[in-house]
Amino acid sequence: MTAQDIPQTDRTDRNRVERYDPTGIEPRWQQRWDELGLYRTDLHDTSRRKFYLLTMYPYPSGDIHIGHWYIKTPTDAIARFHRMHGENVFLPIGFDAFGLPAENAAIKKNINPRDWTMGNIDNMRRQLRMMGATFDWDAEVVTANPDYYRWNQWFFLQFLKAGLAYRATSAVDWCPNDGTLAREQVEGADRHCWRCGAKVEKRDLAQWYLRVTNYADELLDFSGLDWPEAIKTQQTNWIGRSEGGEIVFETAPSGFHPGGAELRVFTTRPDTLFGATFMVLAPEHPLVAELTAPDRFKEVNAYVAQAANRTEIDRLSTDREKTGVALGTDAINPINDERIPIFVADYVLGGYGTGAIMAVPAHDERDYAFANKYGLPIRRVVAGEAARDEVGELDSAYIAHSANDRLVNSGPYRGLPADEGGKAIITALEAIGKGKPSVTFRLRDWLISRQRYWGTPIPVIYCERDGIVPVPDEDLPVRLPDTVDYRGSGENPLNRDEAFLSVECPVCGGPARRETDTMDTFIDSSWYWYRYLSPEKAGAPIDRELVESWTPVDQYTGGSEHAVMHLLYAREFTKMMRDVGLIDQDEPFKRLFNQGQILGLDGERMSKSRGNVVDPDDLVARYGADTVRLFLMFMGPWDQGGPWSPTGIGGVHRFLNRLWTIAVDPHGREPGDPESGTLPAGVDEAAARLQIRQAAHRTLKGVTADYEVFHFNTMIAKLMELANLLMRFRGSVVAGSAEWDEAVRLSLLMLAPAAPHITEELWSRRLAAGGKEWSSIHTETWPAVDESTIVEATREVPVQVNGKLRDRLVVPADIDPAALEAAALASERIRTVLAGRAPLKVIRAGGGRLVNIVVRDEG
RNA sequence: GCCGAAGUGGCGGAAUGGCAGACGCGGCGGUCUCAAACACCGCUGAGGGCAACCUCGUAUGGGUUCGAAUCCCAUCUUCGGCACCA
Repeated sequence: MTAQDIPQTDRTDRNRVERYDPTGIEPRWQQRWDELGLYRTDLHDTSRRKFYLLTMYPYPSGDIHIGHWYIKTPTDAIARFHRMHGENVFLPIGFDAFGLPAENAAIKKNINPRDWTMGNIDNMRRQLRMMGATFDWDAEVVTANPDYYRWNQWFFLQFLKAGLAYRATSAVDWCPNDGTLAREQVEGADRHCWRCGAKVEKRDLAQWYLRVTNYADELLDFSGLDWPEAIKTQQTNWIGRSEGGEIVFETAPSGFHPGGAELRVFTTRPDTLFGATFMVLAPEHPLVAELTAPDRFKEVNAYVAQAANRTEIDRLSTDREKTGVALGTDAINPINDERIPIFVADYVLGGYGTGAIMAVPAHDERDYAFANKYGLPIRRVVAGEAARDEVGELDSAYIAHSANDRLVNSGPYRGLPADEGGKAIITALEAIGKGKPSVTFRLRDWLISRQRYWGTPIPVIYCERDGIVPVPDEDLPVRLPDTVDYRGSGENPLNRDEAFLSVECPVCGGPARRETDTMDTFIDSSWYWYRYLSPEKAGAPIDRELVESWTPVDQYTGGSEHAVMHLLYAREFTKMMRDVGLIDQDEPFKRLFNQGQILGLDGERMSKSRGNVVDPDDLVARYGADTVRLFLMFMGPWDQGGPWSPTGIGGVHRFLNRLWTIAVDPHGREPGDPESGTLPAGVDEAAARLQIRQAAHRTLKGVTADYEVFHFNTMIAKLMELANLLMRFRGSVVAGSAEWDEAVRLSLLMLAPAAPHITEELWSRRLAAGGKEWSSIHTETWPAVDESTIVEATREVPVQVNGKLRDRLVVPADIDPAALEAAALASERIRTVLAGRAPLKVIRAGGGRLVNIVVRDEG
């Protein structure tokens, strides 16, 4: 058929056909899905394979912004894809409803934090529904509700009983807004609060901790977890396991002290023990006062006091000058009985290792700097091959460690390889009770007390007679009082709420006071995915049977900013729940995916204060939710994120328009295209039909693979290619053929997870046109690839000479190697390039996918 | 400083040992329209040539290979994490 054959009257008036109007379609289908309860998961259905898909629940700050869409809509596509594979998918949603912003708003606007939070949640529910996402709202969890937070309290009491929760007084990190902070929640060299950015101070306070360091070794084991390497590395570094030895030094007797006090040090380099020329205690070390000579008391006290205040002032830089003060007491090196002076210096940290070090200035940069400043001896004790015999005692340089170093200046250990020598030294010390192999971690116990109102009250009572008394289980929950009196200050209003504070001691019945600190809100997010499975369970935190059948979570999606906070706490909490007998699993999330972050137009993190937040409502109003969803998936790889730029959204919208046109108006002509309605030159009807069928199935194969690995951008690109091909054939003899129809059907099914509304609309029209009863496209089964159609009769083979592309041959698909080689050498173009040179070698790569002819290069 | 990720057209990106730049944006040209919008069609890495084509080209320098954006070594840059951890 040619252009002349088509009567001009057939030319379509574009306005005759109904156009794609997402604003009309989308709310209608959302309502329909809701009414049908399409996404309510029957948790007790064991006939199908379960798939627990979890996405990080949002903090109800008030608005869903484009960043939320970037996490949630591809997650929804994953859920729909799995449903189409017959799995019983559970995709719950909830709100991380406790936290400081609610209190700030309350103080500023004089509204109750609960009212503020619940109002925001209402708005966010509405916005989340606009995505057309398949959340199971029946399972919703709101952590600020007493039926949730009472279980935080109950867990705490279980942990207390098991010795996993404890109270201790020490110097803690304290944020003027958030109250005390866990170690992970202090960020940067300037030590600011993770949430509000305020500078963190040190305070001596009695606080509640969870003993997560019990799990340090276990947390390093990621076997069986499909997590991004970057997160595993970050957690591993955070946990910071160091292997070495503990060595006991004793103090030498002096005029004011009998000596014999034990000073334990941790070192990763026991091989350098002979190079220890002094010793350093942290300012917080308990023996500082005892070991200070009377004539040095004043100076040492001043230094310790100044160190305590220093934290917020100038701990800014790692290259800050080292300072310290001598105590006036010596320690005795257990390996050679040498006397070395003891210093106090703030470059040694109280909370790490034993809070004391042996200083080896020749082999440690910090010790070297300190020794240099105070004129202390420097003795080199390990050396490489060349330097070994020339090493003097007082070599003044710091020498980095290298693999084949050997010990020098080390008495009987001289000549041993460093690693071996270190082990030998520890063994020798162990024999005399002065040392042992030892492992130290950087990880600290989790400080969970916060001096805030809007959180879970810690269920403890302080009685003058009975001390710390846990609230009895039957008195849970300890409710937050609803009326809050801030008096314009940021101070915890619970501190002056007599009705809350004053309580009878559960033991003696006498007057007692309640704990007014509340829990870190990261407690809330440490078990919410278990609660999703048991939302109505009143008598227990979790439905154990459902938890065992549905968890661990199959796939977790969310940002990587919580690498060493939420994602680490969740693992720790799971292990604690296991150890008090609540669950029977070691890890919460089998597979983790971190999507990238969408930045503002200015390349900065989106935030209200920067004024660079992109509001999806406007985009949805203009293009529809499907376009916004697709555009976010099409922008680039999901794990990459990047600055927001709306310039490409029109292209995605045009694609949906084309799909609409192909589906509702296959026979229409494009008046703007003179070739419209004709087949391309050299393509007959049979070839066109075959081409369509092959393209559809090849696309299906690629799209299926892309969904499986979350490559949504290339998935959409492939569907665009297919749509472009169909568009080329629109109005021609093959439009509306069986092959065309199959290609449209497959396109809709393939796109259904990503763009659920337009595909549902077009699907329902197909069913109606075929006189069939309506059923949702989202209950369809994912189509199967017909491999036989993908096999082509001929294929194109690139031919290279010396690795440079010189020709492309079209050959029968099943051509044998010899014939392919002959065909390549026979090519006119190749013969010209060869110019008579004989091939040295002919390489047929990838089963004949490519031919490379190797010849001697001329010149 | 240490740890991790990444550098490809004007832009977002594709290709992870075999045809670099799929798909999309932007740009240029065109069709449709009274016109505009919408839509559709074609071209679009750089340089050379009337052309068929040729040369160069994936941060930089080297290497491995018949063949490298892809693997190895070194360097530079950007982004993320850590912050004196003995």
